[in-house]
Amino acid sequence: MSEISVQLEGGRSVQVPAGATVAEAIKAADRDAAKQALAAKVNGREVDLSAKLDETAADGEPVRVEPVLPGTLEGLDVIRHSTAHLLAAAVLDLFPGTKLGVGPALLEDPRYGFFYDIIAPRQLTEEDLPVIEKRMRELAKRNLAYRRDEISKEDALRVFGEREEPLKCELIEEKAGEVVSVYYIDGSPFIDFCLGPHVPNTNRLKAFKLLSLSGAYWKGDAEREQMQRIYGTAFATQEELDAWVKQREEAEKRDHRRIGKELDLFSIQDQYGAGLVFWHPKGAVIRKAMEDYLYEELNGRGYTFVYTPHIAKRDLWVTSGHDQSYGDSMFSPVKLEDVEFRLKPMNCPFHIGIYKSQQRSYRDLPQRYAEMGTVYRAELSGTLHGLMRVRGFTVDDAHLFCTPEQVRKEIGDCVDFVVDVFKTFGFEKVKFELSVKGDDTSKQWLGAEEDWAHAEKELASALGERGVPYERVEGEAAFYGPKIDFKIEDAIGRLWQLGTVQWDFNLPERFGLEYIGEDNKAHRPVMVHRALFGSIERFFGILIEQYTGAFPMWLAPVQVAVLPITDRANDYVERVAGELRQAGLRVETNTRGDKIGAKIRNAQLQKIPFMLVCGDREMEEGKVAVRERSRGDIGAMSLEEFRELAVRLVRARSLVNE
RNA sequence: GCCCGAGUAGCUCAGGGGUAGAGCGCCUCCUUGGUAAGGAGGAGGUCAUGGGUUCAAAUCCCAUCUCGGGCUCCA
Repeated sequence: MSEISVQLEGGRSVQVPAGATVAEAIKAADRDAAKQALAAKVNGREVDLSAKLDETAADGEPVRVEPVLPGTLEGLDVIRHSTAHLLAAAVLDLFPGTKLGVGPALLEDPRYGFFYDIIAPRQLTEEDLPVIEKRMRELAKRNLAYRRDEISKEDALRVFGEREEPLKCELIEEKAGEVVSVYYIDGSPFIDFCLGPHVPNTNRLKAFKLLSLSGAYWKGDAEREQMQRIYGTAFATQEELDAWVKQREEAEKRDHRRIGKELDLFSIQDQYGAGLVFWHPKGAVIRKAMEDYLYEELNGRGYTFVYTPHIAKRDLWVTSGHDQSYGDSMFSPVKLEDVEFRLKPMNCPFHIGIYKSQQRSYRDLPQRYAEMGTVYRAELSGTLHGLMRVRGFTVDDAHLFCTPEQVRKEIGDCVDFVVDVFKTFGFEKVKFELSVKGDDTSKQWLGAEEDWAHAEKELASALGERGVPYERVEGEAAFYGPKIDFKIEDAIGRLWQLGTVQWDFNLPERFGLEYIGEDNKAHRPVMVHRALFGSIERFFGILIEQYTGAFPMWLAPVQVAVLPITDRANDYVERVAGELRQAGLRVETNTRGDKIGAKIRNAQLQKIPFMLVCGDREMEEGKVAVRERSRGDIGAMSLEEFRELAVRLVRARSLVNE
């Protein structure tokens, strides 16, 4: 029998007999790695440890073998994918007749490790999860082998047909070549259409946990079967799993809905309508600070401000195309004297109205209209989520009307603007996406093919010129043009879209926008939609989680709490507070009968940046004893000294209180 | 909208076919205390809404609304 020479990645080379398995080859070269290996890469291709080497041997060249180890991303992928199979095996065991959908590993979404979509004979409830998890542990302990087989497509269809797995058959029909890779777990009814690789045995799966149960449509299509999705996660070790669980519990404490209530920032009240936000005084003051900041920036960047109505005749929305392309997301029309009106889901047509109100010369361009424009969208009830997805929200909107020559610079300026704004708030992990038209016909894309291509190129170069890394996403564009989106993660890892820069070659066309050029002829302007926060509500939600409610000075609803130690200091405290308010600071006093410890605790829980403790000593010396919320007691200083510090922090929009 | 779960005091939650419970908060009084909870007393609830079963429903059943986790959709 001939021999194969094997080069272990980063290790020694060995000779193994042809037909030896990958596991045997690794064992011959490195016993330690053999014990740890979950799968392997042979000449760069991921395979099972049980794969035979001659299958992959190249002529003469040594075969490169690299074990896939726990602690690597590939290893985690194998573990999670294998655990998803174990989940399916346990479900089939407990609920015979269950139909299987898909069960991938998830590595990018920090919330979950894997899921499996199933249709069980009865609806599963969350009480079933511990039972399923227990069965998974039993199967894991029995050390069952994952076995891979290659069969013909015909046989595969027959096998899955006999097992009454219609969804799997559908997948095979669509995705399989002539040879189909299938996996079994020995001693279990489980069989799957899958490329692998998997761990060799179920006892390699030591640390997993089922997390939640939810609905999912087959292939994400609401017209197709409603399935149940079981989410879980898995790690190489129990310690990693425990750490993950703990971290998730911590993250949940940052939930903006919880903090919003604790700090009395906002509410959403069922009796007045789901998805409609009430900004309480302490939330409103933060919003005001955010808006003031924006207005300052907008002014500096050559924007002008406008105000427009919240509702308009339906005809306007027909002209803009919203009625046809976006009508499902709009509130139904309301009628007045036989004329139909619709609430605005976007501000653009109104800004166009201002543009169109007079003849424009090329000398007037670009026109940059900015508005905190409140819009209303008919979001499905199940999608609503705190401040992140609501039915009424305010967009820090702007529309730029410019000549084709100007658009490139305008878009570049928008990108710069966005980057600056995110920096001010201290965001570091911003994801940029270039969303372009897709092939699917479900969206009613408006505009000519070459316009789309041209616009995409301009947007891409605006990002490219600034060295901003971005991802190109097909099919995510608005119906009227491609766009750049800015996304940020919330506390528990959900990604939310904030700002956007959108190229629109559709609306200028539909509304017949014009400007008179140097040549004294009418030309069509280019229109750019752009928002930085996106929705002020959503941005606020993200901010709450970003700061865990501990807002920097310039945003904090109460910036300073002045606390008397005894009643004797009450007058002094009021005088101190008054002086600080004169300097423009937001100040609260607490003259109730509590001891100083309780007053401090109170202010601390409210996450007030500075506490000024005032007793006999401070009164005598005209000082305040300063306590900063994260550093604690930082000693006494004169009132003037503190006032200057506080004012400086606010003016600088400092993210830290130093 | 769809699947699963949940709705009890202002908040967080326990309870459960037959006087409605706790902690925090709130109010009153006592206490004037130097850097994360001083003490006592008190007020406060058609147990989400509407039907049904039952001698009796906050509790069991159905529907509706809302919330939570997802799916779809999206800022």
